[in-house]
Amino acid sequence: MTRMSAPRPYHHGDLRAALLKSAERTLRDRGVGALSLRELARDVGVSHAAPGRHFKDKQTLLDALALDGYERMNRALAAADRPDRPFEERMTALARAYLGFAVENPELLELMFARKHDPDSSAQLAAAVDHSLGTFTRLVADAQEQGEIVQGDPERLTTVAAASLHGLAALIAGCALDAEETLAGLDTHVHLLLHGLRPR
Amino acid sequence: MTRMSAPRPYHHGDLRAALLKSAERTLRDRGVGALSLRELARDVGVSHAAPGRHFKDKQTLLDALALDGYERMNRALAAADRPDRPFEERMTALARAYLGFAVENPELLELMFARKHDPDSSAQLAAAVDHSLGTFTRLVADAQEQGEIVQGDPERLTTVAAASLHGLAALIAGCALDAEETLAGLDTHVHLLLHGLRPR
DNA sequence: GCTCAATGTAGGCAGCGCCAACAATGCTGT
DNA sequence: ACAGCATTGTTGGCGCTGCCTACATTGAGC
Repeated sequence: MTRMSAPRPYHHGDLRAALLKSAERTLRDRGVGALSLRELARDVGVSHAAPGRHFKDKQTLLDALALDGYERMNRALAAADRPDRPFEERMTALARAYLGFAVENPELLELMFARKHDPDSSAQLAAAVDHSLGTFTRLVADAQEQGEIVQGDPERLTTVAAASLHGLAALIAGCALDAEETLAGLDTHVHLLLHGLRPR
Repeated sequence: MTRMSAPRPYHHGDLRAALLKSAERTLRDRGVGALSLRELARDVGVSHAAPGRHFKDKQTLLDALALDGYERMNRALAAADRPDRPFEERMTALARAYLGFAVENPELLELMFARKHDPDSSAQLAAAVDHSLGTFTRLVADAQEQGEIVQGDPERLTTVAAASLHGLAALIAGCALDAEETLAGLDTHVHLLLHGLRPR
C-alpha cells in the first residue's frame, strides 16, 4: 500500500500550540493586520474551521498570544533583575531587558497593551500585567528602604519609571525613535531619570 | 412636482470632509476595528464605492484621520505653551495638554502612533510628529539657555521628557492607569521627572 | 455649449470571521 | 471487548469586508 506523503492523522495532536506558534511568526513577520484564522489554518494544514475548536474567537487567539508574550517578558524581567546590586544598576538592567523585549517583539507588545480583550482573558492578562509591574514595584520598595530614592507613594514612583520605559518602547515601536540608538543611550536615559533634568 | 424628502444631489459637495468626520466619530465610539469603508459610506448616505474616490485605500483614510489628529494636538500644545514662564510650569502645562488630548482621543492616538502608514502619507505624518516634538525641543533649549536644566544633547533630554509623557498616555490608553488619577497627579509626576528619583 | 475631468453608482470578486451539520477519533465504564 | 460519548477535525454556507471595473451624472474650462 503506497500512501503518498503520509497524510496527517485526522487529529493533529497539539493544534492549539501549533496555531499559536504559527500565529506568533506571522505576527512578527507581517503584523497583526495580516493575521487571519483561515490563513493560519492553511499554514498549519488543517481546515478553515479547525482553529475555532481551540479559540472561540479571533480575539481569543490574540489574547492568548498576548498572554504568552507577558509570560516570556516576565521571565526576561525576572532573569535580568539583580536584587543584590545598587538601585541604578538594577534599574538599568531591568530597562535593558524590557526594551530588548520591546525591540524584538514590537507587534506583540502592541497586542499586549491593546485595549480590547475578551472578558474571559482579561483577568489572566491583568494578572500578568501586575506581575510585570511587581518587578518594578519591588525594586522601588527596596530602594526606598535603602534610602537610595526619595520617599513617597511607591506606586507613584513606579509609575514614573514604568511610564518612562514604556514610552521609550512605544516610541521605538512607532518608529519615532531608532531602536539601536535608544538602547545605546539607555544608561544615560536611566541616569537622567534618577537624577532629574535639573542641575544639582 | 412633488419630490419627496429632497434626495441628496448626485454630487455630495464635500464628501471627503463628511467621511472624515463620520469616521472620527465611529473611531471614538467603537474603535478602529469597527471602522469599515462600506458602513462609513452608508452612514454618510453614498454608495459603497464612493469613498474610494477620496481615499485610495482604507489605510489612506486612517492616515488622514491620524494627520488631522496631529494637527489638533499640535494646536492644543501650541495653545498651552507659555514661553515666558519658568521651566517646570511650562513643562507641566504641556504635559497637561498632551495627556488631556490622549485621554480624550485614545483610539485616535493609537492611530497616530501606529507603525503602518501608506508611503504617500508618511512624509506628512513625519512632519507632524516633528512639529509636536519641536514644541518640547524648544522648551528644552530655552531651559538650557536659562540654566534651568542640565546641559547635554538637547535631543536626549527631549526624549526623556517625551518618553515619560507618551508612556503615561500609552498606559492610560491601555487601561493600565486610571486617567483621572494620573491627571490629578501630573504635577507631582513632572516634578519627579525634573528633580529625579534620588534624594538630594 | 461641447468636452472632459471629477465624482458618484452598480455589480462583482475573493477573502474574512463565524456558525451549523457532519465525520473521525480516542477515552471510559462495563 | 466494545458501546457510548465527548473531543476534535471537515465541509459548506452566510453576510460582511476591501478593492476593482464599467458606467452615470455633474460641473468647469475651452
